[in-house]
Amino acid sequence: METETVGSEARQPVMADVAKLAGVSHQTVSRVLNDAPHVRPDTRERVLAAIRELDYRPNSAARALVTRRSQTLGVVSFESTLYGPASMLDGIERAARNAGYFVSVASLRGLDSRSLQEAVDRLRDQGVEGVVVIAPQTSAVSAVGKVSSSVPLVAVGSGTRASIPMVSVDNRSGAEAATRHLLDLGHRTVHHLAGPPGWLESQDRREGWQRTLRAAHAWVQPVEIGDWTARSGYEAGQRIARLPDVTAVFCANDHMALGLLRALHEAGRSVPGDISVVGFDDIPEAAYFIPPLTTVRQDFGELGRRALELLVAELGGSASPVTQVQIAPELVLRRSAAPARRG
Amino acid sequence: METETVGSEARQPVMADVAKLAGVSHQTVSRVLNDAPHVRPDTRERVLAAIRELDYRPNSAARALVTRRSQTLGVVSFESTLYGPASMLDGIERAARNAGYFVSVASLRGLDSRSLQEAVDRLRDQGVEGVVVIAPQTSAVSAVGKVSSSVPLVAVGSGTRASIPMVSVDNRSGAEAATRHLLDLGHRTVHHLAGPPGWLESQDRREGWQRTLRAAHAWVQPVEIGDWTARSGYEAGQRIARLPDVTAVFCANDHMALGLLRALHEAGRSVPGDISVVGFDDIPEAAYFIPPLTTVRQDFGELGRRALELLVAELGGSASPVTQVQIAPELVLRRSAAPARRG
DNA sequence: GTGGAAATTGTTAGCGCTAACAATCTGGCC
DNA sequence: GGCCAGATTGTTAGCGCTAACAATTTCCAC
Repeated sequence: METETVGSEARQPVMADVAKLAGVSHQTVSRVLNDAPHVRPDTRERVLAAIRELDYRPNSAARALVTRRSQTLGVVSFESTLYGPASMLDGIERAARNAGYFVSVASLRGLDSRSLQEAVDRLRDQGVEGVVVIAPQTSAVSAVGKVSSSVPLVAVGSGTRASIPMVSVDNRSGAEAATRHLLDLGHRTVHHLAGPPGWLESQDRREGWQRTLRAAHAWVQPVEIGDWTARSGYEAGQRIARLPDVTAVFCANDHMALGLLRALHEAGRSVPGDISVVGFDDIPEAAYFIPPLTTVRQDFGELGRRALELLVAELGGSASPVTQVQIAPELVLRRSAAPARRG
Repeated sequence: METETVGSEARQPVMADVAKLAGVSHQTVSRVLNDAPHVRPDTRERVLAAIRELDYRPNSAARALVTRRSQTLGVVSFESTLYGPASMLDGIERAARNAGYFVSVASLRGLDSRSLQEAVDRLRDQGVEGVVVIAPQTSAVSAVGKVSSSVPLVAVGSGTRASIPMVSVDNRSGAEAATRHLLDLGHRTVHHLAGPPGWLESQDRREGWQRTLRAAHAWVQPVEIGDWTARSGYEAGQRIARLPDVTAVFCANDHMALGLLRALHEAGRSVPGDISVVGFDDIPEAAYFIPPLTTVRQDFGELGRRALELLVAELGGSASPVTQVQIAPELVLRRSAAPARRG
């Protein structure tokens, strides 16, 4: 046991300790650790045994100092308590580990570009080799473009049209699928409960909805606007319930749809009997709303994974200057959307 | 601008570059950076100017190497896409930043103690100074006790009775409040939809429920068991709906309550008319369930914050060997629980 | 057996920073 | 003016590791 811990208190063993115990030079220890060639099997064994005996662990700071690589990636996130961002973070972390990286997080204080710069700087100060920004707001995205990037940046979950590599769900086609589904069910037109202005998701989903209505020569109703929360969905729902001829609503996310469902319920409008509702996201609870919510599924974990792959590829040098990855979402049919009643 | 970047490509400036530009020694630069005393104001100004001009940023690896402090804390999380864990992580990150630390995350692969050890080791390898474990499972907690801890560990969100410092919600008293509320409303007894075995939360909430019933001399019904998901709540709800004399159910979390509500709805049992329901957690959506859910609120962000404070205190040397912090949850009254009908 | 290439190991020099100590400068006092 | 304490600055030595090169050994073909 206490081979080395002689007089005073035990100090963390360093490479030299391992070398001495194994009877080799510290460089040989380093070779074993880094799987360098030209180490005789029995030497390797001896070194490994010494490592085990001392419970030696390499000092990452020393290694980072000399290799100039921290093996760490940064993630900037905002509203990371929401299901989407949390899932992306999770996906990123798993992918990073598989790629041999650690991940460090920095949450945004606010949505201005100063906060973003601050968060990115924090991560840079820590020595991260690259950064993934989970920031779906247009403001954030434009800020990302401005950020001083001595390290590669990748954005995830936002819409398109950024100046940096980005992985996102194809919000437009998702919204189109939702809207078309409702039209196909015989609804004359579809109302829209949009997300807050300034978010790419809001814009893209709204555009997809609008485009589909236009293509079908359906009437484009004025949109209601929420802020992604169930509360705002509820309030919008109260307004919508007062409109006489609404038969179908496409909500920009599931949380707002939840609030909407309750407002309609309270107003005595049955779903899907009187009004069909479709959401967006497919959060795990959506299948247990009353009624179960037809919605557009996006795989947040996959998004995170893909973003990380993109970043790692960029670090590896195989960098196309700007890469946009779009992931197609999928319409999930449940019971909240049904054929329109025969007028 | 390019004071130094002569021939080839620009290299990250180091302390010596700043020193040369400011006409001082690198040590003086270091003093300015670390707010050491005995630096003449004008010297400081000159150094600061040089730093700005070169956009110099200290190399954290070099600093960590010599100070033996990485300024980084680790967080181990499991199921970090759930609202609770995600909120705790968020709270931890914010508190860490305020305390001057970076945070690095490692998610658990599985729930066995090997995974936990693996995650903690990963963080240690990265040089973290301390670790917060978000792991509410008993298995994880017992594993935490076994983990080789060359760095301080703190657990958060779990129940009590661990061998390491821990911050948690007082699940028992929360469950007691919920159960007593239902009894006070005139229900003869309260059924319980418990969380999965092996989680401290499950056990503690169940105990709180049981104890309250006993104290009130109410009949203790056999529990239903779920796995925290809405799906399991739905399934349990179908079973409960078939029991003739159920008038009140206390669910171990809100997601299961959501599933339960739907099952009851489909079975034609009105809530709270026929059956009162109380949840646990107060997720943001709970207020928009049908009907709005009476539940026990726990402040996850606060939990994370407190855990981090505990860890930082320990790092600062003010360590009581084992510290248990309990945070009292709060009963939030909404419409899903109502007075029992007069028999 | 012997030369030489390949395999194996060791030695030396930093990476960029802070701690410890040495050197110099400043001001106030007699 | 000279002297000393304190303020201010500089010099030196690593932190623990890897890269580059040097030294030594091994293994074969001849």
